[in-house]
Amino acid sequence: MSRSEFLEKKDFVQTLTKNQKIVFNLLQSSGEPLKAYSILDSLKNEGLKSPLQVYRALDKLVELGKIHKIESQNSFIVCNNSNCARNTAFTICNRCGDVKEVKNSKLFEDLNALAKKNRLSVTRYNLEFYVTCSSCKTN
Amino acid sequence: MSRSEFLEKKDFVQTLTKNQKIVFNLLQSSGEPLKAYSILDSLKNEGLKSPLQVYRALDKLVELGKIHKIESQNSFIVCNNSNCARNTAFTICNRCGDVKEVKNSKLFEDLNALAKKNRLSVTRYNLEFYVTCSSCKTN
DNA sequence: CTATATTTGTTATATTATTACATGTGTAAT
DNA sequence: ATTACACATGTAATAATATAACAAATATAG
Repeated sequence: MSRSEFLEKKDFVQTLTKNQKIVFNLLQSSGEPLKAYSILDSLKNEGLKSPLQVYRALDKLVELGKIHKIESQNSFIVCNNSNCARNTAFTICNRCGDVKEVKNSKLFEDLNALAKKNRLSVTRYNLEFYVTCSSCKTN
Repeated sequence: MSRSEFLEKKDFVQTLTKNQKIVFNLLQSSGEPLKAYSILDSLKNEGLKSPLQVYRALDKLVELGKIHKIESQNSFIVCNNSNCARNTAFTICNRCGDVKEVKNSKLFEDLNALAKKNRLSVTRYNLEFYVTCSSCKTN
């Protein structure tokens, strides 16, 4: 069984490679969206020297569903939603840029229903709500 | 009354500026998403010489809701949905890249309801469905 | 052990977008 | 008409984001 075959099995525990782990750990400890070149800067000490090393790790982590890309910000954030299947919904604050992953599973059910109702052969979707976050609303 | 005051009135007919018109016309006649630098290339003859001229026009057209940005593609497409209020929903084909704006107004109602139910102070949202388009499905 | 798949390293380059500053143009109020 | 202001345009330089191409190292299957 090749590694790629192995990875396609449902019940594996993903073994991240060295660079993937380094990048994932940073994103996880940060908890907020980070940009590729800021990740690169932060990881100069860990041996990451070129953008490509970061982008490769990011690509794979996205593919595995362990992180998500915030498309409108070109930033990346750890998945906070164990069973999202790479379907994503975020709130993004217009004022402070704060990003939160929406976890409400009913929302996902509803979105799946919407897709079905519209007869879309959907493999994945991404929903970005631009909001004024509660913290910015009170200030 | 200043131009900006004028533009804020509800019942105006927006007068696009020269560059805005040129860019909008290209997008409209194309009907599909175009990228900024491809727009620039196409419009060298019309006198557009620098990226900034294109980006400025694109920014304003987005602001006016006359075009939308496909965030995951860095491309721009004319709005095909008279009353979207800058809320957008697209299908994007994984295989051929074809983009269509979803017009189903029930979907928008549902999304607004979802936002409300989740108590989100939403100013705008963008939904991207990654699909296999019907044409690619049959081939 | 060896063939193959995968990951990593490195340089260069492509693509996307903005900053900064100068100039032009339309409109309103004087 | 003249001035003042807002807005639009022009231009050069540069920043920010992302990928191509190729070589070397490492892990895994048979």
